[in-house]
Amino acid sequence: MAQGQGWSENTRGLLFLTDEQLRKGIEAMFFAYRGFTAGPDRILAEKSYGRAHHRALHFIQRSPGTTVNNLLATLGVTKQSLNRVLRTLIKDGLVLNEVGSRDKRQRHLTLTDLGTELERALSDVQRDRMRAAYRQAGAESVHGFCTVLEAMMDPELKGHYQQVSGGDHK
Amino acid sequence: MAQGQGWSENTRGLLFLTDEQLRKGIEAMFFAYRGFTAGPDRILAEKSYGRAHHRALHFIQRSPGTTVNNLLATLGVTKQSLNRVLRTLIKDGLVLNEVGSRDKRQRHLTLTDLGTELERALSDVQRDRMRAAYRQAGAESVHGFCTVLEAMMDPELKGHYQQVSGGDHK
DNA sequence: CTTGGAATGTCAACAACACTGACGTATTAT
DNA sequence: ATAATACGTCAGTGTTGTTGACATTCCAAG
Repeated sequence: MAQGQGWSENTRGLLFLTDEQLRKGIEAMFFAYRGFTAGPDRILAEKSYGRAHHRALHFIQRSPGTTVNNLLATLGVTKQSLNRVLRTLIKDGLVLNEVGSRDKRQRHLTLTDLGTELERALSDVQRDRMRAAYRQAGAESVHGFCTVLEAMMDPELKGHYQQVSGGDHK
Repeated sequence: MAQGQGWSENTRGLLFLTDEQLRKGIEAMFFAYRGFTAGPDRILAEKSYGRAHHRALHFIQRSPGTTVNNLLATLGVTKQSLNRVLRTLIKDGLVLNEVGSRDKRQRHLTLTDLGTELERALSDVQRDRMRAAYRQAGAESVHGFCTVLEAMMDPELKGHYQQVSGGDHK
């Protein structure tokens, strides 16, 4: 079913890409991102949270005990914007805010059980969607997908992107 | 450089994916989409337009003479939201709004020269970024990239996604 | 020909989420 | 002691999305 795209046919080895083909890639990103966020958005709307809350929960889950400044750099928003979101998450008991032991100016952020639960629910629907897409596309496509995505990131943002462990090749 | 991701190593043939690997894919989408929109955003900010204007220009360019209802379905927003954007684009002379000849209720939207110019500038930086990512990732990765993206779209949205012509396989 | 519905445009109000700028308060580093 | 860092907050603004209501124009069917 994934035929008719003309990628490999036109690009085998040479990688010659027309503007038209690149436009399709751009459009694919747009539509795919919509599908990608649709599931979590539905759950978030019920609890009157938004995407910003999801992102905060995700990255706190990823690195428990992270500081506000770390999160700020990762998310690429202003502290006022992050603080608005973080305040409600802390007030609602989803996120813990603990004064640092080494540096008491810092606040370490962790998910509570309730926060872990919501983050799990959100990432579950997103992982299901991604797993389905991966299955449909096949293993080789998955590798290519991630390679292109990584190449598309801003170089200075790549540092925030935690590489897959890849433990089996060292 | 694209090694160390553990995709093909773990998934060769079997496509077994851990939650952790799926999480990385989710994160990759987040960071890549940031990079993907960064270029246009800079240009748009100068002209005090936003992403919504870019999306409208893109899809009018893609199908010149499209109607408001078509655009509405493609973009997935309310008519009020689209109209606000469309109004400024028409007022600024980037978009033409012509009464339909067959059905006079419809308005056909096309880009003016000025609109074409801005759309070109916006898609240029985006295509440059995508071309660079493709070059870096290689031809096979490009195919996989598009296959996964397409599989990730909502089924009902896939109709709006214009397949690549693929003229060389018919 | 009248009536219903489709396509479009607009007004008002509201919410999420981003921004800037300014200010305050601990706490650490020099 | 003083400067810089980490964090929080207040106030204002802008873009983009939403609902709900209403008007206009035009096509189509009874």
